[in-house]
Amino acid sequence: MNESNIDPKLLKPYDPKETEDRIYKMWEESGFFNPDVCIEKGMTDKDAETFSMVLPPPNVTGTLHLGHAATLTIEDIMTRFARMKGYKTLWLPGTDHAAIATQSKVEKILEKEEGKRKGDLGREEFLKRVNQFAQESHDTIINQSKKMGASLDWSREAFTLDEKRNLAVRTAFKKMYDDGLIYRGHRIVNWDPKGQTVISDDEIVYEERKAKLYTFKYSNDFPIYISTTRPETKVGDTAVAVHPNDERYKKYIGKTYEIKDFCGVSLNIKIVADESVEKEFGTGALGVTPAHSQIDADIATRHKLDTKQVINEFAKMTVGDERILNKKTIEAREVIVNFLRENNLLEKEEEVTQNISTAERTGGIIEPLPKLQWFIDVNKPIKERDNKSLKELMLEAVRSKEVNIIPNRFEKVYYNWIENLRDWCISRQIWYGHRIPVWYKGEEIYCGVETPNGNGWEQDSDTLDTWFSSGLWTFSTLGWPDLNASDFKTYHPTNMLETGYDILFFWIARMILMSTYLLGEVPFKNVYLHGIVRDAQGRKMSKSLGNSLDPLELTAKYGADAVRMSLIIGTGPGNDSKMSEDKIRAYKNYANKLWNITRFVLSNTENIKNENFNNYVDVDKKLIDEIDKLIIEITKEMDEYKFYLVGEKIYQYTWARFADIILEESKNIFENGAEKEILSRKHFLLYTLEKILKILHPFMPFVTEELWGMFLKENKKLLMIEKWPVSPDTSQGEPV
RNA sequence: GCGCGGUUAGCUCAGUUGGUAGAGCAUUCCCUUGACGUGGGAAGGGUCAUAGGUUCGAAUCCUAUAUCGCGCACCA
Repeated sequence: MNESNIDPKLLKPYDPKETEDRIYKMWEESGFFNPDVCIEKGMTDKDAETFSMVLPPPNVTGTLHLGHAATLTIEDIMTRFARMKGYKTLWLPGTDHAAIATQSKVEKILEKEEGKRKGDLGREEFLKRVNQFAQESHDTIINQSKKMGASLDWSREAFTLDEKRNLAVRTAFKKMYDDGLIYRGHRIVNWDPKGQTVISDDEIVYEERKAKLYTFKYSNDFPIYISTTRPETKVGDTAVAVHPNDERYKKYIGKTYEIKDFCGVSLNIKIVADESVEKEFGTGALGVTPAHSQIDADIATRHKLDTKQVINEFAKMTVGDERILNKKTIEAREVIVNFLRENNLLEKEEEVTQNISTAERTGGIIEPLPKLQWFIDVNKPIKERDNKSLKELMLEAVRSKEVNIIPNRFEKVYYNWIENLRDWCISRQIWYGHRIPVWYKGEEIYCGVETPNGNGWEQDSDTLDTWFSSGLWTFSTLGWPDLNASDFKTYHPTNMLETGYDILFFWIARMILMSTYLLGEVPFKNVYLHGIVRDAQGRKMSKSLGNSLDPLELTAKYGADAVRMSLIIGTGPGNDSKMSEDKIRAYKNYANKLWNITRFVLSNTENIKNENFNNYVDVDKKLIDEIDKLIIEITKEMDEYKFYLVGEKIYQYTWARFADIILEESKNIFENGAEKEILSRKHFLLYTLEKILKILHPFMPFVTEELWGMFLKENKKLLMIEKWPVSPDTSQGEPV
């Protein structure tokens, strides 16, 4: 067989290592990741429909993991598909400063490598270090994203903490402040003693632990037993609450008891009746600690009780004598339990399991404390938005189907979250982040986009929750607050937001909040949620378990195309998936199979020009009909985001049908067939291989682009901007 | 407590509007001057968690149960 015109590379097995970086560079240099270039060079019609999507910005806390790789793959498939359909296609990259996560990471490194704390450096010097770390992480992340083949428009790259995004943040804050949606309030907040900052309700992670439930009374002449798992907080009690209908305690309601010595602290306990108390729980009586429990604070407000703070920001006691003063809460607990035992006040102790609140990023045990913080009011009616509250705006966006969530079972989860939503605490006592745009001078307070004029103004030292800036992401990246920015006008609302279901509340909900409030429109029309990538045993991948697979290692070993396929196939939206190297290996073999299929087809069709050919014999007509039908089916499934099905189907077709059956038959035809049959078959092979490469391109962009380059020498266009194939009898797209 | 998801071949999972089950890996046997051994051909292996129901027909729809996992709430 004469293979003289075949690219010599084809004679060896497919080598992703030699191929991928070269191909990516070619794509980048073509400029076609940027929709403006596609229009300029006539590849995309300037009036074409748009497809826009932002990449969920990875945290600049280190390196990418397989979850990121899955995100990049799914979104790249969407993007490449849209681009091939001729849409004005923008996939916009960026990174997230991830305030607490990044700061605590740098703090750890500083401690480990230099034995220093951030206070030793001071705010300015510490921030320098964080920025340096963030820059390094950023570079790693960008490099990794390119290795995955992501066709992101790097010319539009953004950072959640850069100048433009800071302007967006200040603008948004100022408007919310003026509308009375942002307020400063003294409330019980979630204090993280480890991270030394307040966190929002959503940043709490509950951990189930064994605890002791102690039943006791404050003193021998106190009439009621109460139960608690935290005896040390009881020095801050100012009341005991009972249910108003509880016959056992009715006679005590309204009375006040003075306890002179409760482990060195004097208490003044009023008995109050409150509907929120459950008669069946414990003794049916609840010791009220207004400073260290949200629920108790609510009861205290209803009954105008005193609030007495007894624990500080370091989780140490601030009252009592040497037995407990300045002791850690856990130590003080022992002391007080002993005190109860010694004074015969302890009736019983029982083992219970309880959920304890920990901080998502630092793991610190949350200490509820009363503090002055900034909040976003989610219930206040907004004039400009038909007197709807933020909660209502968020609900409406999804209820009305303006935002379509895939899979739609997450709508219920979303509604449930909103129903339980309380005001969002947005201030953080950390240094890395957007500084709150509020200044103080004596009693005066100023909130503005720009620094106030005049001397003596001091800016609030707190920074904003990282999700505040992330919430603006779909439009802060497109030029907002400049409403005339052409990107903003062209690409917002975005078409798709693809991310893991684990940040539905953190991010999706906050984007809907910000966008519906600030712009009066939804941030995106579709949300596609993917699951968590787990290891072969189904465990979450984590550094501590040492079971995380490094995407870079995997792509180096098997090729990015193989990694991409293995992340897509067998994974429906919203479902967790399991990853194993076996699976990746299978798709590495597939890339090579495709390589050899192309070699066979090209070496058998050397003098054939793939022009319009109409002399197909009946057998081949049927085969063409088959592949055309498959393409129609596949296109429909692509439009429905069923990539896992398409990937599997095209895999099955190329291997089990095209290679195993059709190519084998072709050998016979080429040897024994009539000239007409041979000619027909040769054209069919070219016709079909071309379609296969196109359909497979969003999934396996590298190997398909490489083969495309060898496929038709006279064809100078890159596969990435070829038109998606549709069968000749449909009206859309380019007839073949 | 409220809600959601899973349960299909040894393992990991597909199965689109209901039409008597599929893939990858693993296992067994055969094939080597073949486009490809990163391959080809063949085989074994499933009462689709259980019990009812709807239907001519159910892995698929409905009800209940079991079991595993997840989210939210509670957590004195």
